[in-house]
Amino acid sequence: MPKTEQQNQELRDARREQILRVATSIFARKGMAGTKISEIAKEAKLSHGLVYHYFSSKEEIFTELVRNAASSSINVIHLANAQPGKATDKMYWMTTQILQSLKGENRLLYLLMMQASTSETVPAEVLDILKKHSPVMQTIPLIMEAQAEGDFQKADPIMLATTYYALIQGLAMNKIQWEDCPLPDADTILKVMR
Amino acid sequence: MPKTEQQNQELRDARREQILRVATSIFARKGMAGTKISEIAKEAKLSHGLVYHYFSSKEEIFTELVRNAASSSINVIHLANAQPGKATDKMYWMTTQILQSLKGENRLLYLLMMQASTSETVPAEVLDILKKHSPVMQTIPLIMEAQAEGDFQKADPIMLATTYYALIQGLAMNKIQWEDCPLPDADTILKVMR
DNA sequence: GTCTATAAGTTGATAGAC
DNA sequence: GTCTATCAACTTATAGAC
Repeated sequence: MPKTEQQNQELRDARREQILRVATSIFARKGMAGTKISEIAKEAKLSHGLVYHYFSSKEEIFTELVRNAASSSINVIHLANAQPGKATDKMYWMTTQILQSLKGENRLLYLLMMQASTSETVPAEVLDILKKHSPVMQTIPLIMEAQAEGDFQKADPIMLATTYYALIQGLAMNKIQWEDCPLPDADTILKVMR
Repeated sequence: MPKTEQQNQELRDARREQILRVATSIFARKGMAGTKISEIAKEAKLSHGLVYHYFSSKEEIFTELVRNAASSSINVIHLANAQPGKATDKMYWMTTQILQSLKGENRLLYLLMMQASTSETVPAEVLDILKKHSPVMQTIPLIMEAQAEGDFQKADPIMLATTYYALIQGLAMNKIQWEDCPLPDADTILKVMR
């Protein structure tokens, strides 16, 4: 019997997800230039021709992944702002969430965003996404609030934010190279701002 | 008049230096896979054929650069150990030195080592260099000393070392993307261990 | 020592059969 | 929807002229 339209749609969605999932892992480890379409296809267990049936180019896959990564990164900040308590408590909550995600597959997302902004071969659209949704800029109000409440040191909030995310990205990088490397707790990370 | 043997040697050395210098910059920004020999040649203002006259392969250039980077990274640790004062003072001195180097061209070296260990296309020799001369491992004795003297928190020294270098690498990465990004001072960095 | 031309191999992307 | 075959462009590396 022929497949229904809905079944086809589900199959299409599943394939797309499958491709995106393995692509995340490979892009994060090898970067945009180092990743071959054939490798994505091989790991997703389908022909490379089929990859082009779902995505029109390697760049399109990469762009979609960065878009998702930036989106979920920003989401954590919004959730943090919605938490009860002082600004420092919100930062603590956010840091805990990020540390948790570094232990799972989500750590790849931080590397993706990193490689997107360091590589000069990425399409302009990607850089635009990152600029508009920069975690650094989104976190600055929270940091300034914590400074006003006397919990963070009175230093340039931009400097504090970049330092904070430098540490996060560095830790994500470590986790890629050395899966079981020990991670600091949230308090240790927040010390750089106190 | 014909060039003397010594003049030729000097020319050869200068060319090698020239190639290595521009290669550092490009490798750091684009990684091993994203860097083309032709681009190195173009930026060094010579034909790509000539690059192969001085180096037998792209990997050889990369390997030599990583070797130099690891060497100078280890050198700072040795110099720090030779400084007078308590372990925490030595760590402060080292951090100041590293921050200073992040402001200059040397920041590229940290990125090189990072990309060397994340990319899976690098030759085994490179990974071996990094394992043997790992800054993390070399710094652990100093951290333990500072712990014994009560200046650093009593946490897993491996965790503290990885966190410290995660922050350094993250900052180096920031500097590449955003040349004038503000850097924390040595005290702020050392707070993660106090 | 330096360059241009070229060989050999790889990769992104497409076309067409099933 | 999926695969295999194939094209076109590019990249590493070499050979040979000057």
